[in-house]
Amino acid sequence: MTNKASAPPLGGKRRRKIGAPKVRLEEVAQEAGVSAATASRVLNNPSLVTKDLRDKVLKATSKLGYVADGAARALASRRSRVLGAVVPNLSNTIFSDMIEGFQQRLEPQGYTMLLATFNYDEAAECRSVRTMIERGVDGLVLVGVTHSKELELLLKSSGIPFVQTWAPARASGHPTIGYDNATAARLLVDHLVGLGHRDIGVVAGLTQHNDRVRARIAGLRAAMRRHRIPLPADRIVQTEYRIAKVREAFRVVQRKGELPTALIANNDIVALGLLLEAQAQGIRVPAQLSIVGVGDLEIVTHMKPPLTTVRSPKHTIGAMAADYLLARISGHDFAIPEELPLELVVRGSTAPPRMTRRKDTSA
Amino acid sequence: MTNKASAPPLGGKRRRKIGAPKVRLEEVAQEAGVSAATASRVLNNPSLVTKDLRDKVLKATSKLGYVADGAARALASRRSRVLGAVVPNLSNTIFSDMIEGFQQRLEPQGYTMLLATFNYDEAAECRSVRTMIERGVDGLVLVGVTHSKELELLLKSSGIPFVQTWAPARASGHPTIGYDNATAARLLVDHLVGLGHRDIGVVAGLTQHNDRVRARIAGLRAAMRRHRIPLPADRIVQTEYRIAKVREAFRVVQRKGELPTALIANNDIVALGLLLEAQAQGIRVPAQLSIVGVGDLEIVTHMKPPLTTVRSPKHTIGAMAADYLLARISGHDFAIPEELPLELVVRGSTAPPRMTRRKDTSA
DNA sequence: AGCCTCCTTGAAAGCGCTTTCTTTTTGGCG
DNA sequence: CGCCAAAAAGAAAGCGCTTTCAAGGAGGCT
Repeated sequence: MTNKASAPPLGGKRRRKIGAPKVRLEEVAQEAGVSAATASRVLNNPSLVTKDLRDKVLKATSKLGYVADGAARALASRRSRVLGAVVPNLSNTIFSDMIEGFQQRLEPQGYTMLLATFNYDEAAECRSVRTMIERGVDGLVLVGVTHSKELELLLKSSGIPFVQTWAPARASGHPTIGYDNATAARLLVDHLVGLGHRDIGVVAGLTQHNDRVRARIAGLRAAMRRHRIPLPADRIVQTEYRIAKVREAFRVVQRKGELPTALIANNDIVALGLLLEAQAQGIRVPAQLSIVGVGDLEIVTHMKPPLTTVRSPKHTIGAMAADYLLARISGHDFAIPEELPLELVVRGSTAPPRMTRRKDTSA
Repeated sequence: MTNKASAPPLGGKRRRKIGAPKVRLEEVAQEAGVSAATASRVLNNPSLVTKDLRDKVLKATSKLGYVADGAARALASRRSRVLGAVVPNLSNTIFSDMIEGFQQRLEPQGYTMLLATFNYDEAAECRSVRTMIERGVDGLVLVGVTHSKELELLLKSSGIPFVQTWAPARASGHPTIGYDNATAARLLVDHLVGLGHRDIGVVAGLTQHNDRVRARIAGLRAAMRRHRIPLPADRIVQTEYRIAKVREAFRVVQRKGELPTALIANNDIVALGLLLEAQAQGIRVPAQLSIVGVGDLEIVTHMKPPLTTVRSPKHTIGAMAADYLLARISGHDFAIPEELPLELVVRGSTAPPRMTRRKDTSA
């Protein structure tokens, strides 16, 4: 038994569905004995209409089962009540969390979300934004602060309100909501160095088209410099955010010489992969190797050992982006915090290094 | 430094952005020396226009940087080129994977996706669908085959094409794309029974508002019955899909008496939680306890032991839903397979039970 | 009492596009 | 060379709503 998509072709002639008589506002107005203008006002700005007529109109709408036509509305009012979100992907839970936060703020305001993913492909990102602009979104949330020239241009010429995310406000001339990756780096490095680590390795994400990774590496560099601890280039390895790839990256680190006493992962997915590979190899964490990440994903709490990490406000970033956009659209003020708070969560994956095996060169 | 959302209020008067002169099709037509009708045809149905004029119009559009107005388009043509997706959440990667699959098919066709999550709240689901219908989506993808009366009515009276997911086609009178949870259950039970297990426990999800969980439990029951193995009610425990909750559920199972020799988890998130709790308690998997799940999430391959699971076509479900909807909208045929294929992936978390500790009562 | 202002309501003009419906052009063929 | 059908282009009528704009009515104030 296979189900066919026969059904009336919508593309061809006029679309006219069975049992969908489509009530227009005009008819509602007639039913209520008022003009279309009044009916419209009841729906959009009730305070302009006396309670008397308001009730009549409301009664008529529900009686007739009126459903507004978004397109007509958008055309006449110049606002679509749709906000767009363009993110790299949804598999990385930091983005799906953020999107959930975003959407949850929109819903109560009667806004809906147009969503697109672009897999770190600049051209795809740009196409998505363009399509969204065509669809008439009232605002847009983007990830990161560096974009292709074309995208910049698109944004500027459309004049659409937009907000960037995952970077501190100062990172861009445009409104930006997020935390400072340098802060995250500092928290981690301070913790590790405080524990006595001097030989620290970094397993980063792919820096291409990802300014967050770049910022985090830069932050790491700065933090290490402050402690006068070297971070040679061969102590930094890049990887995709997939466990299998991360495990390979771990082996790459090993091939480069003796393992450092601590590994800083770009995020918790990476940290998880490192931990898993270490365990597979029988390397004891944290006794032989400390591992830290960023993000505080649900699962890392439950690993053995649980991961030390920096908790990041994934959900809040989305929610605040929504609040900002909504405020902006309605002409209200909204103060974007310079940076969102980050918190170091110390758990079992970090411990002082075994101070035995290596000359203690550094500073 | 705090960034303010000053900017011209869009809500108040006419929205007129600086540097956004907004080119209309009329102007493009003028530039190209043709009528607006012809320009429109070039954009929507190029074959109706001679190459000559077509080129002129195309040149004019790019010269003027024309961007179509989706609202006007939708109003005049009665199609929005937007498809809606309403899913429980995005934290469960089965849904984010599905959504990625969905969106990836849409993009090349010039369609965009309106997305809403409802957290297993029927009322919220219904509201989301209503809003999407107002926004004029051309089609809708839903999760599951049971909906509130109100939602059914909405769907019917709007006459919008829609497709349900995560159930086999036969599960509903409406088009449905997915696999059969009974099949998944059978694969798992057969495997476990084949290994020699007779005392099998189930850790399911919350059955409320989730027909997938109900179907899976029913499937489990049927499969066990076929093997003449009892599945008493106290061998079934429900849990939320959060690791901490799952671990609690594990303890609930323990409190109910001796642990079964195998535990069937509703999905891999649950299986993961069970594995983690077992390990925390020093219960050896699979020696003392076999654990299986459904979904084949990336991480479960990398656990120690790696999880035996049933691989489900998460991405395909989304992609096929998109294909179906797109076909339906353009009046083409699309054959929905009765059910999508499932594959048992046997890994290290299952083994024969230790046949020592219990009287072998059953059958 | 008279004038002016503010509050309600209705009439009607679009919003920017697609799509008939017509008109014009092209081309095939007797 | 002329006639007719078919193809290509244009004119214009909306799509369903919001929002001026104008009109009417109710008070408030001098």
